[in-house]
Amino acid sequence: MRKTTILIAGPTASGKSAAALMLAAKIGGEIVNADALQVYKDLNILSARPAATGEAQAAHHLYGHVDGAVRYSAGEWSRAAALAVADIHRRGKAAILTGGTGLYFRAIETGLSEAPPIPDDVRAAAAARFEAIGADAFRKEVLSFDPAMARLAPADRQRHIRAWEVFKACGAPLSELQQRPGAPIIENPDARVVIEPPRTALYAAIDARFDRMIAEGALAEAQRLFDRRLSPDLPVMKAVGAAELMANLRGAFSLEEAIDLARQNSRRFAKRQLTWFRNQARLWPRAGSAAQAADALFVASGALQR
RNA sequence: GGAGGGGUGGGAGAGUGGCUAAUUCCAGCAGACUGUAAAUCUGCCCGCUUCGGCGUACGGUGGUUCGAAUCCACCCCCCUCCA
Repeated sequence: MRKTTILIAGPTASGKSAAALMLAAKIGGEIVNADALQVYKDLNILSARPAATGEAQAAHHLYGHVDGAVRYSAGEWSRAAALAVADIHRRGKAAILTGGTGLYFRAIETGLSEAPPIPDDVRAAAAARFEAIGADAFRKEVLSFDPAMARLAPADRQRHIRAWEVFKACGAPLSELQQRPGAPIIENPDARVVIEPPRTALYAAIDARFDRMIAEGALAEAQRLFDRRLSPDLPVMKAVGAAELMANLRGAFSLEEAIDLARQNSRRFAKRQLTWFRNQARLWPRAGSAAQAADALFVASGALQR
């Protein structure tokens, strides 16, 4: 039995989900989420998760399976994805991974370096240390045990903290761990594609989609998440759209301002995604639309399933 | 017709004699990216550029000054109020 695996990447609102559904219908596939925020159960509308109708047409995996209070990671996702794909193959179906998180695709295609999980107390210590001594001193401290981290931009708080945490948690410099590449999770995908709509069309789609989200109850969803009073530095709390609407609930600005900001941040986010795929996924074939992507993938995958 | 306010780079909006091609914000563009990645960070953004510079610029035209977006005169346009 063939173990078909297909990857669909692209910026937000480019039609990835639609392409995945079309393809799944044609070749008898199941869909696996490769998007960092669609994993959270608190974000349904706001992360543009496939609608129930879509989920009825084909099995979906790794959507909304994580509680918002959890700090998920690329590593956890890639392990879960490996299991999901193996499962689908066991059932004789094609696995279609789709999402907009470039790092996640890298994690399965080339693998992440082996790194131990960081205990919560070390995480907290890192953040506390950073606040206590300031960015400059913190950077010096990191460089003292991992000089290679000099390549980090001085203002890059997040990566400095990561380097600090890893060293404290396992005693080895992060740069050293990174030199030992991990193993790919998906060896040779049968087909892959980046959906890259024209910029103006993509921006228009983003604006239109946000209106739809509001109409579908995005505000109530934001309210529910807001009411959980989770730590603001959790990934769910930073979701584009959710963050702005919650800022409105907090009284930081009006609903109109929140909506404008959400749209703006979505556009910026899409631009960053395009930059990633353009430069980090150079060898992937391109498609200008969901339909085009589905067709190309159908041909490329050999259409042996069913 | 009279009184006042104002015209600054794609937009908003600082600047009131040199430190200013002109703070800042927005919009836009380009880039980095190994476990928070919808995150985090960097650069460009008047034209040309071998990236050191060069050339034009703050409604228009003249003028004052060693030097003007900044001061003066006239002209054009916009807004508010009084007729």
